[in-house]
Amino acid sequence: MTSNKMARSEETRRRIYEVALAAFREKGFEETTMRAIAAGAGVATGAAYYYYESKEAIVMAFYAEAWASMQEGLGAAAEAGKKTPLEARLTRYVEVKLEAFAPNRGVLRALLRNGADPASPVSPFGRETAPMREADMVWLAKMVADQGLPKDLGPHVPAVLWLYQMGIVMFWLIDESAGQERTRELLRVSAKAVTLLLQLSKLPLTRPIRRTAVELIEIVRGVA
Amino acid sequence: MTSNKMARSEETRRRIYEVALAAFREKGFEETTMRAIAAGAGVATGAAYYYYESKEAIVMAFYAEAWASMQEGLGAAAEAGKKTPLEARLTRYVEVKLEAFAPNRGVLRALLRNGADPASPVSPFGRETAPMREADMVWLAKMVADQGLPKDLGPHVPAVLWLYQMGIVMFWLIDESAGQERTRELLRVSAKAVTLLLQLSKLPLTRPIRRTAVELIEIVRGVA
DNA sequence: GTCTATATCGGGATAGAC
DNA sequence: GTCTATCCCGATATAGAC
Repeated sequence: MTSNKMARSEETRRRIYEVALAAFREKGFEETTMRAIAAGAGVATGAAYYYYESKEAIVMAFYAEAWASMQEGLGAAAEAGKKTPLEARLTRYVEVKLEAFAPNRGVLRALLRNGADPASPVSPFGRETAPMREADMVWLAKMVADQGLPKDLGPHVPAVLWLYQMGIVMFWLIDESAGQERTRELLRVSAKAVTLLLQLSKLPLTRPIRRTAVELIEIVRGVA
Repeated sequence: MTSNKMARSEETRRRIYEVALAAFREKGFEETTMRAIAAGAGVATGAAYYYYESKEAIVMAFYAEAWASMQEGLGAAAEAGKKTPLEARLTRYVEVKLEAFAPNRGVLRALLRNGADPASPVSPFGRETAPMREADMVWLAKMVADQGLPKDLGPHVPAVLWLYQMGIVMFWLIDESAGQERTRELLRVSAKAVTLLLQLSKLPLTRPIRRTAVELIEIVRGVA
């Protein structure tokens, strides 16, 4: 009985979710009303709010689901054989993310509105998304584990790479070029630049500038 | 008479403006209602809309005022005598901004929420704020005009510096350290790093990496 | 030109009955 | 767990006072 009830409840939740995503895709986030979502799912407005405390929470649910679905791909990218260069692994990592998000790119744009405010629960920098962020960084740490990075910079690299990939994703969200062609270009060039900088950071010659970079990173991370 | 009327009209406009800013500071932008603003200013809701066609318009008025108040200081910082090192000029430029914003840091924090979305009128990256952004870049262009920067990088430097100073301002907004001490630290170290990188970019040795940097900049700027 | 008062609309969100 | 009824908000519109 309990499982029956739960199953029916989950089914209602799912129906609301599917209707909402379809509507977001078709008419956009702003233009889709909770009334229309509820009506489309065959429930009252209040019922929709029973399952999702806000319209943005539905988008957040999609974000979490997409994130879960991409873990396998992220792991494969991060832990690709040692013969795969870091640049290729990093590029693949970001591609996996974009591919998982792609069907609902327009939907995710709704999250941009609160994207910069760490106080917002739905911000990629916010409290609610912390577990996903940390899991991301575990993959990224594995990705660079074999790179022999300097002791001072090494511990910060996963966080820096996380910020890097988040930057690419945000760029992709606002990228209006056909098929987001510019984002591919940006990913190609920037992945090369990032891996080059990481290699350069290992040279004794670059130690002074590396120390400045580490200092900057530590100031910035101290706030977050 | 006309001046009398205008004076009274301006006084009402001003009262609405002040009440709105105080409310934004205290309760945030979203949570402040036009009804409350009007009531606080002792006018009917319609009167508030008579002076400001939307809640965002009040924010735009605030931007315009803050922007105007800092122009003199920005110009002085940017065009300081040639004996003033670039690092000092850049630092001073950002300090002028922070000092001008300081009394309304709370207001800007309330707006940070919408800051990341270029589609939002109140976003520093949006269409509505373009004139101010471009004026900023004119100052920054003057600041580096005498630096003999490479031909390929030079034209992009004002935009890069604009993004840099915007980053510092945003960091300052979310900086909870006492007196925003961390921001001062960040400004000190980052201004040194930025100017160092600009000097390095003039060395023939750095040409290959500079070309990659220019390529990245051009991809990113192409979207905006 | 500067407002007041009031009505209206659509949309997000909530309270409380069932 | 679900629905009905309701609230509040931003925004617009209107009629008219001063």
